[in-house]
Amino acid sequence: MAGRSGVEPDVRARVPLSRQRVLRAAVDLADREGIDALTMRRLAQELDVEAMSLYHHIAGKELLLDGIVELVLDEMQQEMAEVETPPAAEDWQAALRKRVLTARQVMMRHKWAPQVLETRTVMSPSIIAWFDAVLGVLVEGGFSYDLAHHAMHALGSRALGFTQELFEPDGAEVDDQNAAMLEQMAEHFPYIVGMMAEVVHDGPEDTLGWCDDQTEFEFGLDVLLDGLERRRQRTR
Amino acid sequence: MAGRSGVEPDVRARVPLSRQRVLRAAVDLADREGIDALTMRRLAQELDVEAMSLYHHIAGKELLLDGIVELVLDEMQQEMAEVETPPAAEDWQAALRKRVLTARQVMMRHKWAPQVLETRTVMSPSIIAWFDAVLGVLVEGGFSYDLAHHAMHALGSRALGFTQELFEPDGAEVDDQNAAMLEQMAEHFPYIVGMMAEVVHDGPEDTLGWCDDQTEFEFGLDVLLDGLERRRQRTR
DNA sequence: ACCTGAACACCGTTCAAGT
DNA sequence: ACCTGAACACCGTTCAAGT
Repeated sequence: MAGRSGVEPDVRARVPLSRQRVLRAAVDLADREGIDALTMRRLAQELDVEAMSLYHHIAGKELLLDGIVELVLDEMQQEMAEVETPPAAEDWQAALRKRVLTARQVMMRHKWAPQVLETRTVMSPSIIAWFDAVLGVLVEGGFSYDLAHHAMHALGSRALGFTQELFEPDGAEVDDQNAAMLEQMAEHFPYIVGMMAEVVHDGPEDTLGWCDDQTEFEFGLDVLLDGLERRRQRTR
Repeated sequence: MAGRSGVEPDVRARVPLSRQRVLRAAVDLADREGIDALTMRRLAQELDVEAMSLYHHIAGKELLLDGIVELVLDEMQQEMAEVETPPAAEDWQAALRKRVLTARQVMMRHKWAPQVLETRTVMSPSIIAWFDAVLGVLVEGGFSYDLAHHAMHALGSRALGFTQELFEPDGAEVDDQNAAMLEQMAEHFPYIVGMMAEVVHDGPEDTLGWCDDQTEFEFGLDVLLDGLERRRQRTR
């Protein structure tokens, strides 16, 4: 009894380090405190270990980033395995839509992932596997390899469930203070001001985050899917 | 004569620092040696000055990055001013296509710009101006503000002339060495291997960079533009 | 085989001091 | 007003030493 509670911190410290344990801790840390908090030193601290110990399991920071991206992609694949999807040969648009929106769900749990993914230079097996699956949907859905190739490029990062969120709402509230500024803006930016005036007011609390990311993501995805379907039919 | 050549380094050093001069030097440095080379210390060195002197003209690293992005956007606007474009009311697709491809041309001169742009949190006047112009094309082209708003989201980073280049070719040559590996891959990634086999062989030297970025960018752009036009007509 | 401490060569930034 | 040198609190990583 005395021993039980007294040594608990030591017990935790005793769990041997491993590549898997380091990577899981890194993902957790990035999820909780953002990607900037993920430094070798901080991560070591999280694992009750010295920074240099990490290098026995992961060769460096870049390899660490490769590793956590791989973990996220594996999570996406696992999610796909647990979910009902229509066969691609029957309805490729529905199949791909489901796959992409599943990817997006996972990305939402790891907001840092897109940013890190962009900086990767090598293609891990996990990312190849994901692209292969997307490509599979297209090909089984009746795309030639040539058109499917173009389609992959057109989808771009959307195939992985994200796009550049340019001007993040980020608390861009349209309150009285910058309502005055807005009026000043109208002269130089008539269209943006016009749009804000017309689009914003559907529900008072929607004013803050007047762009619903999920809706907009799906809109863009559907424009692409529809456009690709038209091109597929044209080449038959 | 003796004075002329002897003091030239001093003359250069004498040019007073200014926000503009610092920003131009920063863009030059990033263009030449990549964004990682752009550190406060390195930039100061480039200007024959101590790192701390920069802080009298630019308040910090983040402000520096804001500044160089602004310079790139101004370059885009200037390029647009010098170029012939069809009036949006006549052919909005051609007008927007021209604008986006002009943006892309500028981005190609500053490869680091997309990466830096993504990390900006505040919206500078320059970026607002660009978005306002894009929005203007849509509205003058017959879009309702509501549909134009969705369209902006669908375009995403493409409105600024770039997209995530996922798996950069990066010298991914299909030589004999990884041709063997490819065969091994076929089992796990049948579609990608199938696509490579079928799409790659249009010209021997195209094998290296078998994705023509410009062509693919325009393909994706056109799928979006066509899809958006269809939705515009549907809501008339 | 695994972990550590000290050290190295970098960062961005603060602050007091120079002109 | 503008520039500087020293210093601070961080990085990632190397290396020799411990167990």
